[in-house]
Amino acid sequence: MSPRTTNQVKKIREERIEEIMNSALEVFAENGYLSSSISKVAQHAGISKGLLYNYFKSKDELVKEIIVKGLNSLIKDVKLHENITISEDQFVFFVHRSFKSIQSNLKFWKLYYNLIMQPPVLALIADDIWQYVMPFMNILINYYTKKGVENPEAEARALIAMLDGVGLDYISDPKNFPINEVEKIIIKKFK
Amino acid sequence: MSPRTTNQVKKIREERIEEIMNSALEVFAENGYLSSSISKVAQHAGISKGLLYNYFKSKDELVKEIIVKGLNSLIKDVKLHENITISEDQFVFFVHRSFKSIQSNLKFWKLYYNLIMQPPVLALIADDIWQYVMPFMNILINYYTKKGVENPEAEARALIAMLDGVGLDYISDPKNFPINEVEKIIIKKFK
DNA sequence: TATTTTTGACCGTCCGTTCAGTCGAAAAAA
DNA sequence: TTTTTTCGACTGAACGGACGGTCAAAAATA
Repeated sequence: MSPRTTNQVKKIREERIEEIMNSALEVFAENGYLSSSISKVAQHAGISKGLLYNYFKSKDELVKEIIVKGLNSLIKDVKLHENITISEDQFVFFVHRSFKSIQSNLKFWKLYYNLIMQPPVLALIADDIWQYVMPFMNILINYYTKKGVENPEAEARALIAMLDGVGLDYISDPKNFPINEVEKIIIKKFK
Repeated sequence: MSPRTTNQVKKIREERIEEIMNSALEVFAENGYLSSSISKVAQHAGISKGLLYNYFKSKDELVKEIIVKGLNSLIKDVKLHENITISEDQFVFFVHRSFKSIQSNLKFWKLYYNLIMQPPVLALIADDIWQYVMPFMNILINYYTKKGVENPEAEARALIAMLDGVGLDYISDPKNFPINEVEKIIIKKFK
């Protein structure tokens, strides 16, 4: 038998993994992924570099797990995963939740935009992101088709670009960006 | 006296600087600034690393000059530098020119977005960017004020976010992004 | 020849990753 | 109860490689 029960070991591992991922998100978001060293992450988590590699097999895998976790939690938040057609109320709710997510997960989004703008790093997560964006696109195209707009696909791409732009500008200067007013304007223009 | 006339020297220097900046833009845009080595840039320009340092005193200075040059040429393109109040036609022209710029200076914009998403690098160029964006903001706020919209500042920020988002999405996938259709939609919604 | 351009080996630094070994908590043996 | 054993969490020095930047010397040019 093992000195520690498997349950004890499991608990320790889960807690450490959580700690490391939180620290990594903080460090990566603040300094950018490429400019953050593993030493800094380990230091922030209060552990040694070696231990970090006991839980994550590389820096790339670590950041990938952070992104996947964040995207999954976003999907839960906006609650669009089951429907394919949505009402105008649901559309407004979706946009609203997206705005809320940007505000309450600021660090995650800083990291997200940092990663997608770095070609070699983007390759790590591009597939995950597309798998996540595609269903949204389809729901939006469906929504605009039913509304009878001239070019539903372009309208959907425009909205997603709009949300991307808001994210970009908000994370660059959260204090001064009038995010609530901008939300109203967008809902008025795009619903 | 010098073995070359001062004019010859000047011409050579200007040509080399041009070559280096073009090569650097290409390499930086493709791989991202931090992931691009000076050796790669020199190789692409067909010169040695040492010679590059004869013309630019550091990697940071090189990228900074590329950005300043690009921003200046954009200002010329959209022709908004002299007016403070603009007509609806001028507004449409401004948006149109912005879209054209994204398409014809794809590499520049890839580099631009790559840089602003990297905190330590952004610090190099943040001031230049703000000096450039501020006049635009004021012109837009002025435009929307005259139009009598509810919240001119938020409207202006929304439009700029919209343009940022289009830039972001377009550079990520230029082949498939329906940029002309999106332009029409934006002009309709924001003019 | 006189001068400038150009080269590329070299330097110091940093960083991701590894690994031989330590330590402590709990199970097993006494 | 006390001692011994076991196993996995944990450490940090060390490694290999890459990169920004330098400089002495070579090549090129008027």
